Amino acid sequence: MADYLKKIILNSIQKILGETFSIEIKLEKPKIKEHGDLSTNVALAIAKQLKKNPISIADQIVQKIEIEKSIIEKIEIEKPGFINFFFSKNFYHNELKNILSHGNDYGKNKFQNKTANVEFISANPTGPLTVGHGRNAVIGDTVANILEWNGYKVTREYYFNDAGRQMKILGESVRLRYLQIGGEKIIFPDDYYQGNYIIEIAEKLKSEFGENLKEEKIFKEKAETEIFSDIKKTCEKLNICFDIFFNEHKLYKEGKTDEIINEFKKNGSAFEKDGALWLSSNILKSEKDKVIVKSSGEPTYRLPDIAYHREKIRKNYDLIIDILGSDHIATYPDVLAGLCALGEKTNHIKVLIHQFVTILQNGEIVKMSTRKANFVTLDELIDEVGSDVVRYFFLMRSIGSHLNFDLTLAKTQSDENPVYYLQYAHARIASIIRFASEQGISLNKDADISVLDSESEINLIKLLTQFPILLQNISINFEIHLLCEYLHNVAGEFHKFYHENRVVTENENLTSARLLLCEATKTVLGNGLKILGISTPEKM
RNA sequence: GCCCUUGUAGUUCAAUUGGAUAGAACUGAAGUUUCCUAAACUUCCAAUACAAGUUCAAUUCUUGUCAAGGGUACCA
Repeated sequence: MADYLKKIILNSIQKILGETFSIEIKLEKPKIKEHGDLSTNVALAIAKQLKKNPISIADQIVQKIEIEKSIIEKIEIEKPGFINFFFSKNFYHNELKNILSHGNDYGKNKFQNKTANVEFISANPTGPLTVGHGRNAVIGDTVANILEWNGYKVTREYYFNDAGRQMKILGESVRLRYLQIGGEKIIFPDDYYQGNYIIEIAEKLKSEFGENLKEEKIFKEKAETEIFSDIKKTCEKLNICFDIFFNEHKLYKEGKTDEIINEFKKNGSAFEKDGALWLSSNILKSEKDKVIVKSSGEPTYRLPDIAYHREKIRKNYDLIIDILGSDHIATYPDVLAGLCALGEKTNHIKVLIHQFVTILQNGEIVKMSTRKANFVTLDELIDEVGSDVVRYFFLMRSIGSHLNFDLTLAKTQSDENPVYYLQYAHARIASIIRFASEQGISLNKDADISVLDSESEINLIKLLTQFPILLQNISINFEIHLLCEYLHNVAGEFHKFYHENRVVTENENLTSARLLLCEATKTVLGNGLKILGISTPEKM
């Protein structure tokens, strides 16, 4: 529709200013409905170039426009020089039919045939997932869903490292607790993992192997498998499932990191100093050189990160997405620069940074640290308020906003959570359709919908038809909160329609038409909720 | 110190990335159910941190001040 209009507008402009005149025409959906369905500011832009009165330019453009009356009802010129287009009801009635014919696939873009990799959470298995990880998890999974709806084949990936210093301390923490249980007097260091889950793992070891375990390796391994299994369970509760768990260790084993070191040395990107290997500031966009291999021989995170991303690039995904917390904001440019220095293309790597979640409990900020075990686990939260609420809460805000999560509020006021507003609309529609069928009225897709004429009916249809474009936009800008906002508006518009119009009445034509509008609304709400990973209740 | 985010109703967040009258939710005040789900609807109160600048137009861009979070490691 927008493309069609653009062509016609440009045509008209060229009639006035000559065939060669060219300008980008932006069409926007105005905020208020008095300004029409689509609007353009070209007249303002041209007026600036030509230093003429924008209104008179707009006037000329409109006069030369040739348009089909069945699609555009009227065109208006407004104040500074906007040109506003009003679509016909007929156009929207056809759009409604379109929704109904696509059903559960409405909004899908099937023709892309591309692949994408979305990496998210990627927390090392040193403890249960925290509420902070929850935001990352839900964003990642939803981005993946959006891409799937836009025709991508998506791989969900979790990257972890079980060989670092943290993991060593984790193993030691378990071992000390194990010895403690066995009755030994142990001083448990402050900077070891304090959580109760460590003691539970130690107890499991004791009941499985008795009290005489010596082998250090087994403490760490047990901790890893236990914690990972918990992490997976937590993800399952949120309906999140990974295709690949990628262990950093694989990169060393297969020589991927050595390979990169050699290439860096060869092309002058890296140099040795003080017994360490440094990545030169020449290739980084920073002032300082950065260490990639410590003088101890161990690599810093930069090296395996570069190697890992190179592996992903080599799998030829059309799109590679990293979901990271804001603490990584300074590190990913180094990784990208490193990849460039290796001659890799990074245009298709998209890094989405989300701000942290601040947890408030009883009005106080809770500082979280896995080490100190003063975190609130994601698991607890899900058990408390449910998966739907957790997902919606993390998704409804733009990822760039620092969001405050008031636990006390979330727990006590869960009934007033906005997610129920959406689900209620869905359930309400289901109930209406149920009621109709009890009266012997079933959905008739061939019913005449031109009787849908009132403001609330047309407004609802208008909103529904925006769904596919919205999904397409989100697959490019990844502003997933816009989907939440949109669905909220759909629910609101539906409730308004419901209060102003009775669906099941004596009037058969009207009943059939309104039932179809209900069905279309249910379709859009249902599809949207599915993308958000939220359930679509038939009853509440 | 330097760098990156972010400052919007009492509170938590939006605003099609330069558009027209800044939208919601919660809270507070007042209403709506003999009728398909009142977890709903309808009113009302209320905000762009501060100060300059750029222009037809600034919450959005630039500069400064103030405040919050993160980074600034041979930690991840």
